[in-house]
Amino acid sequence: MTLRAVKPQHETRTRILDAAEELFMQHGFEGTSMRLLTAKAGVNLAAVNYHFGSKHALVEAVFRRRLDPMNISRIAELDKLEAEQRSPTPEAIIRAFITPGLRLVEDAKSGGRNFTRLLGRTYSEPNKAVRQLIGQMYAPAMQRYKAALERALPQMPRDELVWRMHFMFGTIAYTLAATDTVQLIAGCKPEDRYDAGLLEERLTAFLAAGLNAPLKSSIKKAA
Amino acid sequence: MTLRAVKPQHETRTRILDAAEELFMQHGFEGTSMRLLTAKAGVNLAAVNYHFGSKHALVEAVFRRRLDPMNISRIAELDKLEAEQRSPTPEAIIRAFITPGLRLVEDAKSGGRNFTRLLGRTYSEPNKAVRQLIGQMYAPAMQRYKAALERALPQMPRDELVWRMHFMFGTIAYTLAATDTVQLIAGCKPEDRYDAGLLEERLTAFLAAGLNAPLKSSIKKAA
DNA sequence: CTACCATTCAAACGTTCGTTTGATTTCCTC
DNA sequence: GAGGAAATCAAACGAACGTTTGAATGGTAG
Repeated sequence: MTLRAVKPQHETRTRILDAAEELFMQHGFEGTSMRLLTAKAGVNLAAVNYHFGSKHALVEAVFRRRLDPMNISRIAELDKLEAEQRSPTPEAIIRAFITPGLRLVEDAKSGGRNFTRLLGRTYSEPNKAVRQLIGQMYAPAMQRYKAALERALPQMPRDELVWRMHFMFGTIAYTLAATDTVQLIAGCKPEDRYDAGLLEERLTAFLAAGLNAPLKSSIKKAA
Repeated sequence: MTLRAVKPQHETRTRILDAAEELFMQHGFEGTSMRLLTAKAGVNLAAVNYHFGSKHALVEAVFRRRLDPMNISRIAELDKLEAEQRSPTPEAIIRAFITPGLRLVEDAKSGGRNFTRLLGRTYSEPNKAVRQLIGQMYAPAMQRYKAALERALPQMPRDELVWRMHFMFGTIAYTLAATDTVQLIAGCKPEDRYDAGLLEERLTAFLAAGLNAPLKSSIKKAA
């Protein structure tokens, strides 16, 4: 075998995935046509169906490429944390959950930033099949973190914890997804200072305080 | 003029708006066709273009019908609060913001529940025109609440407050929108106990704690 | 060189989309 | 009851959609 320029084994696949990530983020799934997508990727119109089978299968592949490693990281972070100390604090658990997500934001050159915004938007995706798909990918990490938080907050009623985790995921999802609202409130351009480290501190502080909020008597009564 | 059965002045308009509210929530804007929509509303295919002009104008009308009164209520609640006491607490301000939103959730018979879920999903709507539309409708209330929170939390750096408000809106939006995630975490069916009063307590406690979270030194330094 | 498999390509497939048309019906006014 | 605007209707419009096809192209192994 002679030396030759290194051609990635599936360059066309990668180009399609990258273009899909960006266009899905900008225009949504239904709003992105195969013609626009393949044109942006610089591949033939038929390439998507050849390499992925269908548009829906492409959507799945876009998520799987980023989400599977991220959720594996989340579980690994929690494993590490629980190996280091018997009773990690809620704040440490939150940080373990957030870090792999924000790592994508920092990873700008690989287009991870596009994906985090796409992901945040997909938590409230209208298409039920897409939502179920995401749910399946998240389920294992979700259960692990729920169990960890139950151990860290033994005094909290289960109902209340479920809701507070719900609030927590909402905050994270929205933070990753929305840029417009911050501009709306502040007139600032959040892109200028999208420092993942600083954002992690801000998010962790906010969420840890929320998770540890004092229980109101009316909530205790209902629990 | 003789007595006759009371026929609403714009029954067709209302039927279209109600059907659109539900179908947009279920399938998104692009995923809802005019044929499906008009069939559900029991009106002719051409009725939407006759009464509203276009599909996009219908989307705008769907939001305006609920959003304008809600944001007026939000400003009114804040006016009332500030009239009652010179320095309302952050918690009271949050409650004033949340209440008009949750009132829609309770207002089940008028389809408000559909709308809250639609609204939550639209915060991260891919279509830029829709997002700008929502932003314009929200802007006045947003500015009022930002000013109120700045007065209530004078010691907080502006940057930090902007982000915490951002987190807050994310939590609210996601709470109204998502039902799947709670099921995913808990295996519970949140619909069974969607008590707006209880939810208001839970949300307020969580958000007030988050807004009042202690400032980390790293954040102070960056501010 | 030849045969072969994977990939790319231009073209067309049938379907569905949002919108428009022009006739018809409904309902109120005079 | 006649006139006329408002509303509804069936039908069709051109455009864009996701997907399929069958031929052309590329590189690799025998």
